[in-house]
Amino acid sequence: MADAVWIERFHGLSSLPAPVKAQLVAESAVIKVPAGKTVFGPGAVPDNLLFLLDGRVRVQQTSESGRDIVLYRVEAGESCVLTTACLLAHEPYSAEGVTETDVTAVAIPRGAFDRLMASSQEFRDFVLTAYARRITDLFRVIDDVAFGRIDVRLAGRLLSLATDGDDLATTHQQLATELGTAREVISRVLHDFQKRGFVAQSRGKITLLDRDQIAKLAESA
Amino acid sequence: MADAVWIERFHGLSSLPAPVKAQLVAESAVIKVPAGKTVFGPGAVPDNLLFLLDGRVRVQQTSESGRDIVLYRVEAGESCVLTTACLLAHEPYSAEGVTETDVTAVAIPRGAFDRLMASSQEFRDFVLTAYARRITDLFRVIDDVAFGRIDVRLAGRLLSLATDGDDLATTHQQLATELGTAREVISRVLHDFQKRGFVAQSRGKITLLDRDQIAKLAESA
DNA sequence: CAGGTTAGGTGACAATATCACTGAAGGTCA
DNA sequence: TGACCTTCAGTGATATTGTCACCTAACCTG
Repeated sequence: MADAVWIERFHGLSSLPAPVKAQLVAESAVIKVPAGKTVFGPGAVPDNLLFLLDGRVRVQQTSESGRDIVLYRVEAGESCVLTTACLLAHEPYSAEGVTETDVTAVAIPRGAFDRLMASSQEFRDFVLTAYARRITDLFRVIDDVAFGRIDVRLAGRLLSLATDGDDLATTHQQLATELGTAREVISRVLHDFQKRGFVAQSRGKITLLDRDQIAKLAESA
Repeated sequence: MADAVWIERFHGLSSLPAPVKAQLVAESAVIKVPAGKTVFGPGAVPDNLLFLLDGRVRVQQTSESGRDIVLYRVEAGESCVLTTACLLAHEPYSAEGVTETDVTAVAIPRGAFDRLMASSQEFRDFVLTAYARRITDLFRVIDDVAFGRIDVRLAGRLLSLATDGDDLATTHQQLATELGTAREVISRVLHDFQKRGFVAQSRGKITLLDRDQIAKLAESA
């Protein structure tokens, strides 16, 4: 049944011509992936375009020195276009995608993707818009990493990670990966946040105590 | 006459079906821009896809604090796809493109772009490949900024900027913009390079004295 | 050549990263 | 239960990079 309705989830796709819709649904497979799996990366190359129906995928990069940085997240209703472009172009690709939750996705094979690009203005717009969003994400990352203060960035990230409730199950190392910095730096900044009453900490858990103050700090870009 | 031959310049495009080629050439305009002009940016929004026939465009981003960083360069034979995607998607777009040399380009209007995307597998591949290249460029920038040492990055940039000859007409401030750092930092690193015999400096000019040593430093990623 | 403008140098200090540890919290299993 | 192990977090010392303030030198213009 997901087959029958998933198109409605995606902006633009619902206006596809009926025969195109039918063909697309016929050629696509709905797949499920548990949380914590690497869905693509150096070595694990999909040749499908993935559309997320449910869940979230974190895309991150590992440097030669072994340190990580989170590039962006793909949410339900979005697609993994960047990776796909790199794969189609046979460019060496150093990023990897990891499911953060259980994920349900539609996999569109290369051939169906091509036919859709050829036949549907709406599909082309959808794909290009998806590209644009990712690219602006990347521009933002570059700006933050090059010019942002680490305490400001951490404040912002804590807020965006704690969407349901004020508790956050994460380690200092994971937060360091979020921002592309070192664990010790996160430890020190969080210690400071704690002293200022912004957060409480216990092993593997951070509780936001004063979202207003944290938001205020995050704004002082 | 450029109209007649420019398609041959672009990988993939020469294999377009003849009628598509003819239409594309008919709808496109060859434009010339002198060096040093801002061809797009916040406020100056083109709605054409640009293909560079000759010259080079530098794409850079300005942060809120007023500091700049170079994101990538578009060379002859390449296209400005990223910007186009952002523009098509009406995303706020903070980067700007500046011609570094006199530039000759083909401007493809939105309508012709759409028709080409619909009709030609080769054109789609061309566009997606261009995307992939830019994206890997951006990934590289993120990696460098987040984890790279400034002396290593500067060494690499000096080499890639000094393509014809060992002389480089640039200021410390311009090099700082290349790497997204501060002028003082460049001054100090270059002073160190000078002491080590890597380069000679005079006002507005840097001469590479020992490319081997510079390359060796640049490799120590 | 006087005066203005831009490029570059430098000291002091702040912020962030790295290194080398330390201890603390939680799990496992005899 | 307690010994052991693994992961997580804290911290001092030091290196690198960024910021601020101010200075001097080179070039331009009239």
